[in-house]
Amino acid sequence: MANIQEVARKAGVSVATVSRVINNYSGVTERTRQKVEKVIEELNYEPSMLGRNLRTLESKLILVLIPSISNPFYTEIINGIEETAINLGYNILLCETDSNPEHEQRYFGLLKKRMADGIISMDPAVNKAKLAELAESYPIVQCSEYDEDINIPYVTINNELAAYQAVKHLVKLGHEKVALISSDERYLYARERKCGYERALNEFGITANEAFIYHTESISFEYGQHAMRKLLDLKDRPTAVFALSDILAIGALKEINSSGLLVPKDIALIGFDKISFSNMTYPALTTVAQPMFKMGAAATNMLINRIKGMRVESMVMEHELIIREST
Amino acid sequence: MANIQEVARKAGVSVATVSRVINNYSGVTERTRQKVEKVIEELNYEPSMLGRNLRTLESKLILVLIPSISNPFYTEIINGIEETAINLGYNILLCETDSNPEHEQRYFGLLKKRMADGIISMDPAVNKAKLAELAESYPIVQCSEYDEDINIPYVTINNELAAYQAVKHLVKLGHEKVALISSDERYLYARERKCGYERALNEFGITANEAFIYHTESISFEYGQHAMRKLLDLKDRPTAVFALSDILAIGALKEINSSGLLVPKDIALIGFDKISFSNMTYPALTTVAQPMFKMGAAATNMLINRIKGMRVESMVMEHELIIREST
DNA sequence: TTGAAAGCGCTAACAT
DNA sequence: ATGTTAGCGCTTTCAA
Repeated sequence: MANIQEVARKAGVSVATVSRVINNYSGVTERTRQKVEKVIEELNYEPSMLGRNLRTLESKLILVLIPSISNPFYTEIINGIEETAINLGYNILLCETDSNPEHEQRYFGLLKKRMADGIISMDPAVNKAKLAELAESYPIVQCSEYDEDINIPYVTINNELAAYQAVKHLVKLGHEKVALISSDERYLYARERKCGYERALNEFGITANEAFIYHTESISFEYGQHAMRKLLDLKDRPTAVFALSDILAIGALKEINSSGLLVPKDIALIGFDKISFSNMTYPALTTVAQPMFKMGAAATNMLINRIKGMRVESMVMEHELIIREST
Repeated sequence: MANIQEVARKAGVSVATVSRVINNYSGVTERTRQKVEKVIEELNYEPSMLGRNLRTLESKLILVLIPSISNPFYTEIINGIEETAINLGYNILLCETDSNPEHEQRYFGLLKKRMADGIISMDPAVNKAKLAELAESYPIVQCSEYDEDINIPYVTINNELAAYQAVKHLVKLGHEKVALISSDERYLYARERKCGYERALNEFGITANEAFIYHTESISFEYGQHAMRKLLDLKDRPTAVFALSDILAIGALKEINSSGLLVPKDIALIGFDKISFSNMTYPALTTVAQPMFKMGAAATNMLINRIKGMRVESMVMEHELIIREST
């Protein structure tokens, strides 16, 4: 494993010149450059990031905090983050918090130990206070899930409007008995989407029926099934359901099918997120698409700008209602 | 951001002693240790991985090569890798190759540039020749997908036996017309599973019908749909289908449902992998479970042992047929 | 038990 | 246009 010294010696130049060549700096004659490049080739020299990183005091690594890697909601965002990061010379460290404060703490430690240059947080359960404190010393941006109260830039969509449009779509289809399968209202997106749901109903003079609003304890599939079971057990059951996420909607769908009812004939169903599986169900889910890839890309650009010391502005991106077979 | 020098000065000791304390070395008096720890606390000192990594010539990072992060097949393996890596003081860099040689090349470069200490390859489309060459200089292990011809340790399951058992299950249920939805036979697992399929049929005196074997071009959902369409269009159509992966099976399931047929009444269906979504379909898929988490953990232990210079042995782990609603 | 000092591989300020 | 040199923050050898 050759190092910069050996290259310099063998090429008959100084290490500074070799450094200039490998970093493509100007001010090296073509002749010298070629001489150095030839030796680099011969020795199979690869510059060590370890030396460079210590010298420049950066790791070229970005932490991406997500609750769980198995949640397909994050995959497209991660793709957006990754592509952008790579283009800008960074790599990403995917950090699963499992909504566990200890794991979170461990990843924060990685930042303090200079193992990473910044954080993109997508974890709705993150400790906002700790994140805010950390943000005073380190570059951090929030993506998708965010908290307005803490002073950390974010990229998100208008959840209230998206939910409003989804429910309006159901109402326009003739549904008056529209249920909501919501998750924990500790999360901002849940509160916002519920507002949109209520606004749509109010606008059409429909009184929101409390029995039609179900809060799940967790966002996993089984809880969608369970919620739907409860809604189907009502003497006066809903004719349409808006689920806060595709995963919950897919759980609901399975429960509806198991009851021998048909979607959308007996019950219309809308999800949220447009995860890839929302297209694989029978019938395919109507859902709300977030511009995942772009959101990830934007968050990454923001973070890297912060790393470089620039100020950045939060942004709200456009969503889209995707009407498919389930409504 | 305090460094080790400041801590040493403020504590009135040498940097060597501070280093001993932060690394929990013996041979430091309790009095000295406490003095140093007090100063570390006061200065909020966090040792820099950058300095340590250069000094020890390691990055404490492991590359995990997967074709795509959106394939749920990998999530549990990754969890196993991650947990084990963290326990041993490593972090993982998830690398999506998209089966693109350029991306692959880029990740190999990360290893050469000392940005990572080793590779766990799970990419069936990886360039085996390049991987083998790299393995001569760097620690590498293969997980799940492997190539016996190159001298790189691997952890896998007995794919032939698993497929044999799955198909045998179908035959015992009375099915004689069992179709196979296979993927590209360039991949070892596809060839092995096909062997198992044929062995099971042969054992029961059933002649494999060439028309019942369909090779998809890609492993995504839509190709499962398409394959099933072709199988349904046969004048003499199969009564059972063994798909090489759950994703293909889920595509097949959607196509069967769309045709107004019922699973398992009209057609029985088996997948492979036990991805989380295989339980969310209606009906839930019968499938073959690989011990994903354990495989990831084992691969990681093997890799880290290699990094430490030890020799390691390949291993074959146990699978399990999970009988659910679709058969 | 503790300290002094070298050095990991690189970049960049400064000198020529 | 090129070279000399200091030093990023740490670990580790050797000496005391």
